[in-house]
Amino acid sequence: MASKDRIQRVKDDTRCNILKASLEIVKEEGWAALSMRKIADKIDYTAPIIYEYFGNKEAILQELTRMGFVKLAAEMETAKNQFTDPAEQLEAMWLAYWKFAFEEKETYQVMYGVGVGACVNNNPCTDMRAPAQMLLQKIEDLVPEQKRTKEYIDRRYYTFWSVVHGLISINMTRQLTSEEINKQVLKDAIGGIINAIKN
Amino acid sequence: MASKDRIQRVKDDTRCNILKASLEIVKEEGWAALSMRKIADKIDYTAPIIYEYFGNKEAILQELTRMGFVKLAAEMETAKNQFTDPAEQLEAMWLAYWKFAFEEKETYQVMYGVGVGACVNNNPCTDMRAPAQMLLQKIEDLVPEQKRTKEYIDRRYYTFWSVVHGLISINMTRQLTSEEINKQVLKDAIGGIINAIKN
DNA sequence: ACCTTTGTCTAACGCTGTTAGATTATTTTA
DNA sequence: TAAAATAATCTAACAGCGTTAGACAAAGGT
Repeated sequence: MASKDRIQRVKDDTRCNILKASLEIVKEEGWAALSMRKIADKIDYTAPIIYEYFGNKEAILQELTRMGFVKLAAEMETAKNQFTDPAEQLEAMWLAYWKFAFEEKETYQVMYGVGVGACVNNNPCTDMRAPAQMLLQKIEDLVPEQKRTKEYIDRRYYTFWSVVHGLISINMTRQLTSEEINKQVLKDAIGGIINAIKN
Repeated sequence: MASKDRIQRVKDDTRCNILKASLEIVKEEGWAALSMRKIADKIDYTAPIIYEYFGNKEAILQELTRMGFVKLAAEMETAKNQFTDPAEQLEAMWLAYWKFAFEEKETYQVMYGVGVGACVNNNPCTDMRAPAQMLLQKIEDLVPEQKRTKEYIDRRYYTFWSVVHGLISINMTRQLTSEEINKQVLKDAIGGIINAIKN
């Protein structure tokens, strides 16, 4: 029966609609306002239906998180591919990370638990590791051979990540800070660390 | 009537007990588990009593946040006073900041909204600015006179803050990262930035 | 002793996530 | 096509949440 396929397609569709509706609500009213009943309203169902597609509310957040990491990895990939010089590639990847954080603000928030009481990354699947993996790889390309140990690369990665994520989360929770200072700090930090790595 | 004083003292006492009970609950079960009824249970009252002391739940978080900033500032002050060299003082202050973040983990979380859906800093009172003020002052002492503009100092401050806060919040939301790498990244970053400032 | 003020509690409202059971619609079988 | 089985969806409810209104009791002042 081909109808099985059609039914499955409809099911996938509402599953997707649940995720889409959730993200819409969050973008309009913030994470605190997201509720099962509101999601159900938006897809013209009642709340219990959602449990046919997701075990609980946390599972929805988890899936949005996973999708966020996939999208982030993709955007970092295309940013990387616009350059050939490894240093330029690394910088482009971090700038893409920065851009993603503000263009997909709510997604970034749940991915890294900034200003939202969730951050369900206790079971970090492969998708969630992809961005880190890409950055670690490119850093490895940049460090001189004699220093190329796992610990050294890790240390460099965490330094990058800390300053970028720190700046992002400071911007998200406090509204101050001029756009000017942000870009300056970001460029300075990325440039500085890349220089430190190469030597 | 001296009884007025006694009554006021008792009132202050339960106000303090509410805050203390809240922090206990949060330290035992996390921010998500904090509820008005649970607080009331712990101080042997019913929930509505709390509203005699705090306008709402958010006001409790706000007060805990304020107290956190006061304590942080105090610990940074004593750390600073153990040195005379400005560079050493600045480093000591950041290390005190780091220490505070993990010794008072839950307080830090609500102060900066890491992994908790609150972060009520839309009305930043004087107490909340104290730590930043101290750091900005010490950075100003360190930058050469010809560069001593507000923007430059701000930029340096945000660079510091980003890397330290970023490393802290990464540690709080993900459990990975060895203690070793943390200390290394922290020391590297602080030392590096201080050097950059002095020249 | 009365009246007023203050402290405290009970009961309720509307919201939340989640589950069980009934109900309707669809598909399969006879 | 009629009956039986399965799937889809809903209603109602539970326990918990923040918060408020109103009742009740204790204390104070007169």
